[in-house]
Amino acid sequence: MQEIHQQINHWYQRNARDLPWRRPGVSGWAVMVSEFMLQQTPVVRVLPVWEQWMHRWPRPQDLAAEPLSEALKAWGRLGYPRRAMRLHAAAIEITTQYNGEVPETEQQLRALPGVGEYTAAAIACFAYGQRTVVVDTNIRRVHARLFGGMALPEPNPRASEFARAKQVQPEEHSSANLWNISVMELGALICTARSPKCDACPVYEHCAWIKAGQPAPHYAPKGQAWKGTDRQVRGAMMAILRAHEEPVLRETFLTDLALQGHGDYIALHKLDAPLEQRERALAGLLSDGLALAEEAGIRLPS
DNA sequence: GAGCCGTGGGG
DNA sequence: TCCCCAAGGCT
Repeated sequence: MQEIHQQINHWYQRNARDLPWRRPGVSGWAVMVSEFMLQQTPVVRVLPVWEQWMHRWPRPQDLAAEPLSEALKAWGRLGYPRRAMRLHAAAIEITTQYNGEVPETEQQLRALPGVGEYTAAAIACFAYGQRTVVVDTNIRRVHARLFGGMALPEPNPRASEFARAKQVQPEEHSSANLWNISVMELGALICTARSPKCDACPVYEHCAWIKAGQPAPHYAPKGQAWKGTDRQVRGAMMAILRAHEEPVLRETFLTDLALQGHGDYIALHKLDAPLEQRERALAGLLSDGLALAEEAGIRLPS
């Protein structure tokens, strides 16, 4: 196991990407912002938004002083705008409860909105050098192959994966700390979900999946419906709202939505009917989707 | 615990 | 073209 530790950690030191949130001296806030943006969004799309975000709001209190609408608009097209809402709310908590300093313990981090098991462990490790057990989708996949002999991990994380992740960590503190980011990077660059670059893998000789003859995945991906769903229309709604500095008039909103090809949806759900006449399902859609804008002060006139 | 929450690029 | 996938979190 020590040989695997050394090979992967050494590989990282020679092949890691030069990402701005990894540079020496970056703040806990800088790391935290990157972790929020990287939740289900690829690095290349996060990079420019992160740069602008950190330039505009270099400290939690800078973001906390702004209305939510500014955070949502600055979030742009990263997707899952709820993350921007949670980051804004977290910035307020950090400002009021922690005097503007991103907390360092996993327990404190875990209590912040938008911070789950992974993000708490990642911030504590990457920003504060703590020895934590980081388990993300990359690490899960590397472990599943290297130690489990499987093509892919289970669709949903299991408790046994956290136990194994802790088990396979190096003993020594700094090595364990480096191990987290090294395995993650290996999964992102070499041990990828599709077409892994096994010929460039530093631990090819140790890989249980290779030894097993690279068996195929034992399950088929589910896939999420998109076309024709409320979710698709909600995305269109947010795009319209982001594009306006001021609250959007109902007529403008409906016209823009129709121009984006959702005229049938407007008719089907009576979006152009008075608020009181809307069906309960529509009210649910609006409260779910437009809550983002409502709370931000960019709203439809009632 | 399964399903939902946006968006765009690569295979 | 279509569909999988991306440093998850929340209910």
